[in-house]
Amino acid sequence: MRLSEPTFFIVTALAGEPLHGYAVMLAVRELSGGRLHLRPGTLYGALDRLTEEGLLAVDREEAVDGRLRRYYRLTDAGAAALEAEIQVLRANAATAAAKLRGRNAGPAVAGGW
Amino acid sequence: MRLSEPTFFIVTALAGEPLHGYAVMLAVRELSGGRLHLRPGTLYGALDRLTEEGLLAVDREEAVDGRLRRYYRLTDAGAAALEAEIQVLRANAATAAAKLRGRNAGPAVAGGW
DNA sequence: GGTGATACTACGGTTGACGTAGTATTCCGC
DNA sequence: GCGGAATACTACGTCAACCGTAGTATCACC
Repeated sequence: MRLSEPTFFIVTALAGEPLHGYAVMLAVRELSGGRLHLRPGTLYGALDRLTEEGLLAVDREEAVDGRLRRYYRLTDAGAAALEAEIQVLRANAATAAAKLRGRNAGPAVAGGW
Repeated sequence: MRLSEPTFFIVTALAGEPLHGYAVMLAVRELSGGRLHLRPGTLYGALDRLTEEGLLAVDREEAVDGRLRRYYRLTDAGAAALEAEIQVLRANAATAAAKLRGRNAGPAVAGGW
């Protein structure tokens, strides 16, 4: 299973401890160095999808002054998927870096010396 | 600029030397360890898009027995985008790996000593 | 009492990847 | 010499996922 960047960071944010949606949004922003700012549409859509796929599970629901807080946690399947994704990311980075080094060295037959 | 995995491998394949579309398809399959198999729709759509965005450029066109071969090459902008993407990939993998290690160690207050 | 933060729901738009089909030529086997 | 696979590209339709905005509701702050 492949994880897009938004979902990747959502899963990563929940690797530490259960969080509710809004906290996930803030965590993703921080983890990505401010690069990613998930809007509600992306965030809750992804949370629903990931829950349905079994990577996340609803930990508990708290009602604070009529305001609902739904906490999500990472499942074992989610942790496995994240681990696999990390491996793919590393492999892809290594593959591309090797190719790019070849380019910088010149496209072969570069005039010899 | 973010590169999806298909476009990432297309750009990587062209980091070595100019290739025509069909050769890119074969190269992507090899570079990804057989994981990715680009269909024409994805491949040529991405090539057009990347050319329009300036990451690729048409190197030359050869007509071999009425069969067209359009060679693409990586531009400097494309090489820069690939380099940036590699950095993001590495950073993301490192961030997630750190979080995941925390989980495996237990969610804090795991019994003290 | 208006603004901003918290926290979620709901809906519409756009893009990019996916898939298939189609065209045309060459090579190979039978 | 005909069918099928490989080469190489074009064309079109579909679908999922991300994006964005708007809306609801409460609390804190000025």
